[in-house]
Amino acid sequence: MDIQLKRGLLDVCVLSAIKDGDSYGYKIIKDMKPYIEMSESTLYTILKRLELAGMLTVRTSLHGGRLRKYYHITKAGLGRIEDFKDEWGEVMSIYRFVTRD
Amino acid sequence: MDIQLKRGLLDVCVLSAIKDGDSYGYKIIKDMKPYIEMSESTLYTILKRLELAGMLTVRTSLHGGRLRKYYHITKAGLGRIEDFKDEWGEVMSIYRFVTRD
DNA sequence: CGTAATACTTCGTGATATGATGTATTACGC
DNA sequence: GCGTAATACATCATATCACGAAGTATTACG
Repeated sequence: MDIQLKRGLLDVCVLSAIKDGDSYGYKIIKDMKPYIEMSESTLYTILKRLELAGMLTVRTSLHGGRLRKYYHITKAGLGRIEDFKDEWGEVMSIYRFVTRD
Repeated sequence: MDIQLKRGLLDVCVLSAIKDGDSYGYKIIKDMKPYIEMSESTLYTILKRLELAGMLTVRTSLHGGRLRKYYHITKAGLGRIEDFKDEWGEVMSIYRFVTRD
């Protein structure tokens, strides 16, 4: 899909992917694949950004000899999803403007 | 509204603002204001980009001593709006993923 | 033992929205 | 007639961001 359209969705998608339970990078990509695709470099950039913004916390743990970073959503992260919901009316109004006859 | 969310909408908004008749910069901003706001520098950047992409053509005319550039949508521009429509199903699917309970 | 899958990192690049600033003319209130 | 707002367009520097490329390591599997 259009890259510019993705920009507004990626952050909340990632937050949404961890909202029902902690997850890690590789799994997040797989879980989101049916809805939206993103490269690893993109995901890890976003995770870092969301962490800096206080929307998630990180916990590193060893899993079968491999390092794994588990991401946990914060109140601010959940709030970000709510803000997104609240803004959707505006988006739909724009959609109707663009696709009017 | 969120700046990243805007990014995917601005181009098609501008195209949509001229699809029912040629218009010019200042008027486009006013027409779009109820739906989405943008600065002049943003609009003129977008108009230039859309012209380069062949989605609109420009005609300069003098109007009351002031220069005006009228923008006219092309077939490619109309096609861009159609593509946007076609992509919307995907966007809604992402929206449902993000806002699921 | 080689190849794929898992897992995370870093870097450079290109796209792009925006504020600041500038230039000019017209319209309007006082 | 004079100042201020509105009209109209242009340019530049800046910050944000998605992505491909390339790298490092380990596990799983045929």
